[in-house]
Amino acid sequence: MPEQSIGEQELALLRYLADGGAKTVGEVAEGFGGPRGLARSTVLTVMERLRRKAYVTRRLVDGVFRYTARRSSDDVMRGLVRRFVEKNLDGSVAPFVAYLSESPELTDAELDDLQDVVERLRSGRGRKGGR
Amino acid sequence: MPEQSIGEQELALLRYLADGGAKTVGEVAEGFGGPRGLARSTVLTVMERLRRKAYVTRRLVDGVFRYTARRSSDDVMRGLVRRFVEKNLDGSVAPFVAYLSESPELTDAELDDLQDVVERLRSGRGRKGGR
DNA sequence: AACCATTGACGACAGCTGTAGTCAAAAGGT
DNA sequence: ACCTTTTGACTACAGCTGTCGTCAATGGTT
Repeated sequence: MPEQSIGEQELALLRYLADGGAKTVGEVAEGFGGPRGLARSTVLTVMERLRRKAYVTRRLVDGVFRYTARRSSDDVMRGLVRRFVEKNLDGSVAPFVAYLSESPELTDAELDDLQDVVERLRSGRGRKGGR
Repeated sequence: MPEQSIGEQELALLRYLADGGAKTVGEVAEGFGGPRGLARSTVLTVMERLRRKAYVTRRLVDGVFRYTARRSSDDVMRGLVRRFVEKNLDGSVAPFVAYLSESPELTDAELDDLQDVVERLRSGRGRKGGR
């Protein structure tokens, strides 16, 4: 039940599922695998691996299995970031901040959200330079 | 010369090198491998892989090879974050922001830095709510 | 009934990463 | 000179991921 690891393609597929709801292999193969040039068996294999890792479940509906992500896309993403920060950044967000400051590829919305978060976190602590 | 992939342990070792300067296998095996219970050969293997991936170089000094990181730790970290954001977050920082908002494990300094970045990026764009 | 498409379950294989053992050459100590 | 330690270069192997091919069963079609 601990946080299973997950590969990039697996993650992409999981998100596809999380964002789209219960899908059959055929549907995923077409909607996800197709654009990426993946064989149907590849899609199925990945889906089964996700299932073994408990990221998705499947239910037999009308004779076919429908796969569903067990967690929301947001949940998965957050866990992924947490894992990344802990495992690769030693728990420090500094590298992320450094990255942010050098890549101005931010959406207005993202910037707004970020600022909100900062302000929220700021509550209850003193601002360094005052102001 | 594109961004080579890098594993977690490799990354840890690379950072050890980047932060410590030219080291021999023996030194790394002792200072890095020792605490982690890694065999000397393991350390050497990882160092050589890092070298093949051009993350480090080595120079023969007094009969022994000394390994040096080619980029600073900060550089490596930034590249790592960039890769992560692009490959796993689809280029969106939103998941990261979500992560921040739920884990208050931030240092005062990190929060300060983050706020600075936000303010800097904010220059040249309008603040959503005004204020 | 005969056939074709879809579905499921496996088995496979390559490349990357983590980890180590081994062995021969070089370096050092006595 | 001889023995011990260190160093380098390989080889190896397991687990994870990405990708498929194949085969047998199921379900529809004509």
